[in-house]
Amino acid sequence: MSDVNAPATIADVAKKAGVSTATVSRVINQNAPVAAATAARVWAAIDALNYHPSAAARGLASRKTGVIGLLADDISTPFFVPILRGIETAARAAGYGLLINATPGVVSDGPGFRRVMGPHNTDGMLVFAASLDDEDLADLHGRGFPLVLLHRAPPPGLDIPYVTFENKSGARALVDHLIEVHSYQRIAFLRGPENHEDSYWRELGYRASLDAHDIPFDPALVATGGFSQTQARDAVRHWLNEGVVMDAIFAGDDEAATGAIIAIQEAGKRVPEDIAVVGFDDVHLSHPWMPPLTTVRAPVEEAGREAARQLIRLIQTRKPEPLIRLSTELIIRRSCGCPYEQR
Amino acid sequence: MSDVNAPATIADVAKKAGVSTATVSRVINQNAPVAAATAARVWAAIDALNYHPSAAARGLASRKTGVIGLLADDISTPFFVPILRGIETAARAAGYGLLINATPGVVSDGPGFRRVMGPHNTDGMLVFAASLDDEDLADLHGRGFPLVLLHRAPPPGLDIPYVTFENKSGARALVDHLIEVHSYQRIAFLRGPENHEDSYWRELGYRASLDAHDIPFDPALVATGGFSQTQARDAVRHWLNEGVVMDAIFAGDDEAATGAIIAIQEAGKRVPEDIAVVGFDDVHLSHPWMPPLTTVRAPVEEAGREAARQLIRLIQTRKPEPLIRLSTELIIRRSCGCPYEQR
DNA sequence: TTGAAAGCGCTAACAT
DNA sequence: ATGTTAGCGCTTTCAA
Repeated sequence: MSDVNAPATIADVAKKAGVSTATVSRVINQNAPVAAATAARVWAAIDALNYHPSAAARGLASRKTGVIGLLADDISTPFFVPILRGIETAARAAGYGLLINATPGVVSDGPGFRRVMGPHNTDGMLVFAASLDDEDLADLHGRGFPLVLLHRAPPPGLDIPYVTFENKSGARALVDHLIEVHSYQRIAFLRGPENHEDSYWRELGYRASLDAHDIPFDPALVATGGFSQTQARDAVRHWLNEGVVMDAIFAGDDEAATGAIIAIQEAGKRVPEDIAVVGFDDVHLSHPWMPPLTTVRAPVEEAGREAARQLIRLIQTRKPEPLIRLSTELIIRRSCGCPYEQR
Repeated sequence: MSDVNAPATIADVAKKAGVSTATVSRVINQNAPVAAATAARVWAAIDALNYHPSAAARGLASRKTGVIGLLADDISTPFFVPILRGIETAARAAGYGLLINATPGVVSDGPGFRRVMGPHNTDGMLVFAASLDDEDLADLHGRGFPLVLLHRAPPPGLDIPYVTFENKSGARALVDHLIEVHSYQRIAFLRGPENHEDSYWRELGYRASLDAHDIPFDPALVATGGFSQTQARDAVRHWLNEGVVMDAIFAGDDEAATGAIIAIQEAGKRVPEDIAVVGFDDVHLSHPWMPPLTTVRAPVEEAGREAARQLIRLIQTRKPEPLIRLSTELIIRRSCGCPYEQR
């Protein structure tokens, strides 16, 4: 008698049910016809032995891991959390495991040969923003490894599917509101990080709105906020010190909006009475010292869900949608100057 | 010539380096003496072929997955996010992958035999709060599967290691402050979920403080807030409707505190002027309509880190620490009635 | 210090 | 509808 404590194997189940291991495999995977009576005996044996197939053995034999990977740089930002939840939900619904890694880059550790995540332990990967550089991306994609990008466009020439928001129309609606409802004329813009997909399209929306209302574009009213509270704060401080005059600031995202508000308040001015501030994403940033933020709601959780679904479809069918663009919605609160009832 | 696109295997590396696969394995795992010159040739071959060992094959042969699992019920609460970050950091630092699953329960899916996570695909699991019932916990632990509990004590009789906070002394300090600094006498308490470890000890701290100050314990001033905004809101509404008089509410946790504040404000009263409210955890909940919250800081990220470390130690040595209790710190802001400067 | 070879537990041809 | 069997790519004795 062998090790009593070792977990049951498929051979144990086969023996107990009086069938071959192949039949047990068929029952489990439901990928070939099995007589109902046989299947019932197999299930009974599985139950009796409390059998759970070894993921390693399955993976080795089938060349599939049943796991998708998620690469991100910071897993705990207000923006990322709902995405993660969306991804987890979709992965679980499809029966996939989710392996997460917050290292920037599919990084070598030690001797430089062991990727923390990649084709050797996942069936495909979700890559968030800049967590993987173009070279690695190209390498992996070139080998036919399924990849879906989130919050980032693929490098030129690579047709890697990605999920994004309707940034341009969202920004356009937001700036339209500032101009049409509040009659602001001097509207500043804090752009996001360089080469950032979202950032690029939001700026286009901003400029389109200006154009449509015959307000000339003024380069002095554009600076880099980097989707970062501190960077945005510094940029606005600088404007204020320089005596730049403005009615409103479109901060690029909600994080940057909080930074802008801090700088304005430091200068002894009020939001929105002296300068209005609006954000983008609606990630529910709020602080006692800031007015409820007018922003654009991006369906962040849905983005995570869609990305995971796309990846799984890509893994299973090798036929991705080229691009998923999720719609956005204007959320009017008080920081633009509108009245707003709390809660 | 075989499939050119298939990833390199250990045999390819062995051939290229002119050694046996056993030697390559030794080089990779550094678990047996290998001549320096041989090792160098092997590394060169690994590099040249861009070789990455198959996780499945390794797992099958070594009976180790190199992965730890995390079971939680909701991954996106303000309380959970820092924990997740701590876990991820520690896992990565130790070279382990992190598989996450937010299903309540190591749940059967479909035919009832396939655990989403367990001994078949992880080396051990972190179990958060009530994400796994006592029976499954006992079963897994009984089979010798490494488990560490977070934010929950083990069922009676099972010596499963767990990580927790100094809840009692934290609550004691908080209530002491309410009594000694603000001279409140009628201090209500919203306890957490039934049978919840943290909840139990926080109540003990509350009662200890009352005792120490010769304030009689009044059962009418205790209700269940369930660590939930809505539950706490309803409980406080009920008190207020009944005309229960109180100086302050210790809400059990920060979520419940926000619910308490909502109910108080709805009743046309002010926090802290009419009724003070304090929380626990310091998860940075804040809203424009609530004063900065006086609370107790629990080192949440550290808890995640420690739990993951413990689990890995348990996996590797089979010798866990029985219990990790992390210290807490009183955070005075404005909701208790103290003056507080913002930002 | 190195090599040969026997598994690890499963899947997937191929038979029947 | 079911069984036989050859791998999948590693690790790990056991020999040399």
